[in-house]
Amino acid sequence: MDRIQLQNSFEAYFNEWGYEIDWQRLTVPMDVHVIRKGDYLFRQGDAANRLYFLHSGLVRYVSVSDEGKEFTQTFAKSPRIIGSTKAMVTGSTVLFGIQALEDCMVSSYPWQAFYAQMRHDIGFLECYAKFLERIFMTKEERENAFVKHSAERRYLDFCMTYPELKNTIPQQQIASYIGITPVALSRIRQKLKLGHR
Amino acid sequence: MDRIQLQNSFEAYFNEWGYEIDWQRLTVPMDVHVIRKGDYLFRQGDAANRLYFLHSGLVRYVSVSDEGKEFTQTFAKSPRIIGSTKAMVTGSTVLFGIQALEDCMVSSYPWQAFYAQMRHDIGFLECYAKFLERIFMTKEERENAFVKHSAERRYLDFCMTYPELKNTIPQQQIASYIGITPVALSRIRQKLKLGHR
DNA sequence: ATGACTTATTAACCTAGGTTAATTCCTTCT
DNA sequence: AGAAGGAATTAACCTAGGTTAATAAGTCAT
Repeated sequence: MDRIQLQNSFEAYFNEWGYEIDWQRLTVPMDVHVIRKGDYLFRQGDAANRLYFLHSGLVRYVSVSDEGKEFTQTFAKSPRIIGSTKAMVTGSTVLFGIQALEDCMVSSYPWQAFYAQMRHDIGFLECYAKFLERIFMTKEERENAFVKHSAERRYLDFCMTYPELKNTIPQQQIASYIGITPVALSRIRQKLKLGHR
Repeated sequence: MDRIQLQNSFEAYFNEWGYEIDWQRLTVPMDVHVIRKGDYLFRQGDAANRLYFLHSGLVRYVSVSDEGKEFTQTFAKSPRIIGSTKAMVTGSTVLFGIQALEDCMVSSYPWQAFYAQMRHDIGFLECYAKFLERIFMTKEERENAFVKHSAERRYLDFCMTYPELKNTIPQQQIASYIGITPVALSRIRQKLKLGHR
């Protein structure tokens, strides 16, 4: 894929949401990133105030606690906008890294400049709001899950939500997504297996 | 406060964010709600697809689990937009109730009609996006806290974030906000008290 | 195939927080 | 002031999940 194609597929993604967007406004130069499986698009603590678009591949958002434990916040599959809303909006450094779980093709724009141009376009703003609504609802569900559901239930929910990931990514990553240790996940799987006899 | 004043203070809240908003577009009729301490603006399961504005008072968002346990998602102090983004956006019923912790004055608009008129105004869309960014970041922080921090740490964080609530609301509500039982919170407070000798 | 490394399982033990219930403390109402 | 209902504390016990460590099972490079 060359740069023009990337640009087009980025624009097409937005346009699919059914709003008219005037892409002529956009003159900010696009960057292209190719990331190999296992590598990072950016790491926790970086100043990643860019808007990233994942053209192909699969990533996870991973943040490390003070005690050095990994925690997976999100799995994101192409095509999708990725990045840190907080870092973009506040200019702070980013609180998680983005790691490729498959080889990935990503393009990006510096958010400040991108937004400065696109904020004058109604269609774009509506899309952006839709995007924010969506990621907000996802977080809200997750908050709910952590407080109301057991680890077993969260695992079952994960299997429903990401059936294709269940067998393709390492279990430690699933465990870190549902907020438990790999050991605990193994126990839960064992228990479920026995239950199904 | 009469209806005109409520309308004005709602508009002023948005305008404070520094965007120009054309309120002439808005012809949807506003409702006014007076809620006594302890009463609910709406309850879990209602079709609360309205945009609410809290003019005065303090509320909490409370959702009840399948096992009948209460869980406080958010404390919100006036002046502020309140309501369920999910119910507004998707038309689904609402997954939490809003309870007044003090006597409250609230106004509201039906979201569909409100948005249909205001979506043509760039200033409004920018404000709406800012609002969504903000509530998203709040949820993200909370997700982080639940996975990475102990209940004790979450309690201390609560005390930092809401110093004024710490002594004015019942401890059970604090406990339900940080995701533990009142008994566990009491234990933690006891432990902290001893530590400070 | 062999060794080297990573991932998953299992077991033994530990701890934070849940559960139940009794006790004390506060409000509020009359 | 006294009664009554809720709020907080404390204690005893229980359980989900963490921790450590040993074993087994994959994965990969040579």
